Amino acid sequence: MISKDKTSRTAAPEVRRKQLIDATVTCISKHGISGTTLTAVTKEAGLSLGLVNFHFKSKDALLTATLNALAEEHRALWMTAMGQGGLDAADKLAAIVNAQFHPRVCSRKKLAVWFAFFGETTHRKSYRDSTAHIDTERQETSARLCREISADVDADQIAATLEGLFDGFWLNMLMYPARFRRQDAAQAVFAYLHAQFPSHFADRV
Amino acid sequence: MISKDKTSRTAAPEVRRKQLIDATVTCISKHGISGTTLTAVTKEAGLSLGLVNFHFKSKDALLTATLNALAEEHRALWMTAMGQGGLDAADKLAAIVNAQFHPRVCSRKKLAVWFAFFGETTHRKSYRDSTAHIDTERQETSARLCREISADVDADQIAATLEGLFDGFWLNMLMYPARFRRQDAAQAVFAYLHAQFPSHFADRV
Amino acid sequence: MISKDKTSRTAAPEVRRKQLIDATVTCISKHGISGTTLTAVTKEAGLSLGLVNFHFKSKDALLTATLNALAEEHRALWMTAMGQGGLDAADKLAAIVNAQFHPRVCSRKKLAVWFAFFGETTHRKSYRDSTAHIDTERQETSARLCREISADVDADQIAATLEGLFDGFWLNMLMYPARFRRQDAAQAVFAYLHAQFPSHFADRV
Amino acid sequence: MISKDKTSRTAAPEVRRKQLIDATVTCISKHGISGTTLTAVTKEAGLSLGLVNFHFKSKDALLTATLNALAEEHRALWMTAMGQGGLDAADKLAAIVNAQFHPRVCSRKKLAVWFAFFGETTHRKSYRDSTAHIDTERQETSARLCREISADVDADQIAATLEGLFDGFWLNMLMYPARFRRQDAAQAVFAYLHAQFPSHFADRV
DNA sequence: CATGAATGAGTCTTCATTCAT
DNA sequence: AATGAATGAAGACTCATTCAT
Repeated sequence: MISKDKTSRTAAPEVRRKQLIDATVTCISKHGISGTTLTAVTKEAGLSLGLVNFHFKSKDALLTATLNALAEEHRALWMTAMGQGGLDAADKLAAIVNAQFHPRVCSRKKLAVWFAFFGETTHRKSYRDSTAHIDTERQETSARLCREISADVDADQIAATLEGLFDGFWLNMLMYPARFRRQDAAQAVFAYLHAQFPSHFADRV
Repeated sequence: MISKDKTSRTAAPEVRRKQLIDATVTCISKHGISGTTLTAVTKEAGLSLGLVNFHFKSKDALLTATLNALAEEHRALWMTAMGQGGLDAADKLAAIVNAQFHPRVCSRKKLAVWFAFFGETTHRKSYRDSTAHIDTERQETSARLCREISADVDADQIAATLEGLFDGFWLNMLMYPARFRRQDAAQAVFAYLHAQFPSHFADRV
Repeated sequence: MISKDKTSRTAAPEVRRKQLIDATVTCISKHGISGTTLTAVTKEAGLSLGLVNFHFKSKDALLTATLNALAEEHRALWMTAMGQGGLDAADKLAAIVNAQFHPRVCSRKKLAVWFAFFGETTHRKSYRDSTAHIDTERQETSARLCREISADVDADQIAATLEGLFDGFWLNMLMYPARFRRQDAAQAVFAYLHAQFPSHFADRV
Repeated sequence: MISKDKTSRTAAPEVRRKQLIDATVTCISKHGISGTTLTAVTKEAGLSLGLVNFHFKSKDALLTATLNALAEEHRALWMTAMGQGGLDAADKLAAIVNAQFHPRVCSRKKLAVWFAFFGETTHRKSYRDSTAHIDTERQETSARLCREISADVDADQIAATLEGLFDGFWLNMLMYPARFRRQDAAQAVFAYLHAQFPSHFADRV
């Protein structure tokens, strides 16, 4: 896409950084991480090649910033939804589930980028750092909510299982979109939760 | 005496192909797909650079062959386990679950390779072809077994959920091995199955 | 004023392209087409290796551009000479002959390059495209001029024979420079023309 | 019992050499010299790769042998035709001309190979050696025959012009077969000779 | 003699990074 | 801040040559 303020030759650093990160997301979703060249990113952003190394220290820094932006966007989504007033624990847990499958986070484009990064995670520890604490925070929050809902469950196992379902459905939605759709995935998660908490989540199944 | 062992200058094509595929698995697990250079693979295998393009048409062919080998190894594992005599439907479903978390398939090394390929799947349709029919076959088998166990369940949803759990636990085992261990993952899956089929899987939880 | 001379780090694209084409001509004349590596070309040009694929899409594009440059240089030579004012048909035909053996076009260096390309022409149709229409144009022009000089000749055969003489003398000048010199070749061609048009070309024999 | 036919695992060296040279001619005509790999040659010949370096010292030796075979075939053709009894000087000269455009020597396939070698001649002196003395011999023979036919001509210029016509028509026949055909080329050469020797070659024009 | 797997130097091409303008 | 030409290291791939069988 072409820069919206094409008239200004200079722009605020934050604006440029966001432009570049958005272009990076698009490029990764189309061509993968190794296929994402700085030339391609800057062309996508409608900017000049040299800008990348001006606003980011290196290509690696751009990729890390992109992953961080993605992770933060996701975190903000469920944190905000959970922070609404008047929600009980089950509602809050449901908010986390729904955020997981929210179109803004769970589009094919975004999923492609997520798994592109996951594929590099093993040998790029820095990528893991971007997601680890956010994942941990969400898992612990889920476990706490489970405990609030009912004291008679293995909250840790449920929270871990939720994490598994989130990522597993994401992957299957990415690879087999015809068989795995957002609605079905969310419904399957609520079916699981309803089985664990028979007096909750009935209306969401 | 002249032997045909690995010290011989020439070897059967199948032997060399396996050597190269094994080295590729090791390289991908260590450095990712883009970091897996032919130089690195051949060095890992103790062979010369030119040999790859002799036994495989291209680097891409090597990668595809590697993914196929991985997929076939996995398929053979659960097919064999399921094919044992005297198993009822629940036993067979359990065999699939256990195969999913079997050390040979579910080592950190193998998981790293799986997700390296998944990360490229979006823009390399050929990779998806290698796994799609195997995944479908497993999911349909699971659904059939669920129907055999009980007619009163949403077998398709359970099978889909199982697929989600398999992949999701795999990813979390890869990224957070301290929090997600093979035993726990299998147990969590059986807990899920026990909730769906209360008169089965009790002893596996 | 901004100087675009060779000492500047960056130069106008056309300047660089010409530099690279000139270096290519030199390399081909010295080492043939298959011996003309990009490393050799860029070293000859005093530029860095990567620059070729920046200014040309590929090595093949560089070679095609080189052939086109050669063909165009040749065409411009006889077109210009023929376009001088006050020339009759025989003078114009003589201009074509003289251009064919002009030092700028007919040096050993250039001839070596021409025949290097001719040697590849059979299996590289694109090379033929570069020369075909120029050759045709020259042959048809010659035929037309022959008809203007005299109506009593087989103008097409003469034009075809001229083409044969041009190329044949070129090849022999390249291979046996001691026996075939520019002056002798031109003179032999004029002797042929004088035999066909007895009342013309007498002073050039 | 050891037989010499193609089914035998071993064959006389001369047979193998000829097989390889023929295959080389075919490969060069199809793919040029740089595209003629030993793998391609041996596949074309239906032989194994290792044989080349057994029967020829190197690829270069194979190419030189191929050029020599071509040159010798050509030489034998006009020498034989010229050696027929009862021929006068003009007949002998005509025999040289006809040999030059004989289908066995002047096929598109052979022409492609000739010019492939000519293209490399500049920087591979060894190739020139293969043709130089044969070309010289033919040119001197032509000159001698011209002198026998008539004392009133510039025999050296005519012989040189003939050489030019031979090579020039060859090249144009290779590049523009539609415009330059064997019959027309031979006829044009005889037209030239008839112009030089008005009382000869009239019936060949 | 014959085979074809193995070797590794050489080539084209890509691309992150630099830097003069 | 911004530009984009220039650089050169690194990687995939080719292929003449070798050599164990």
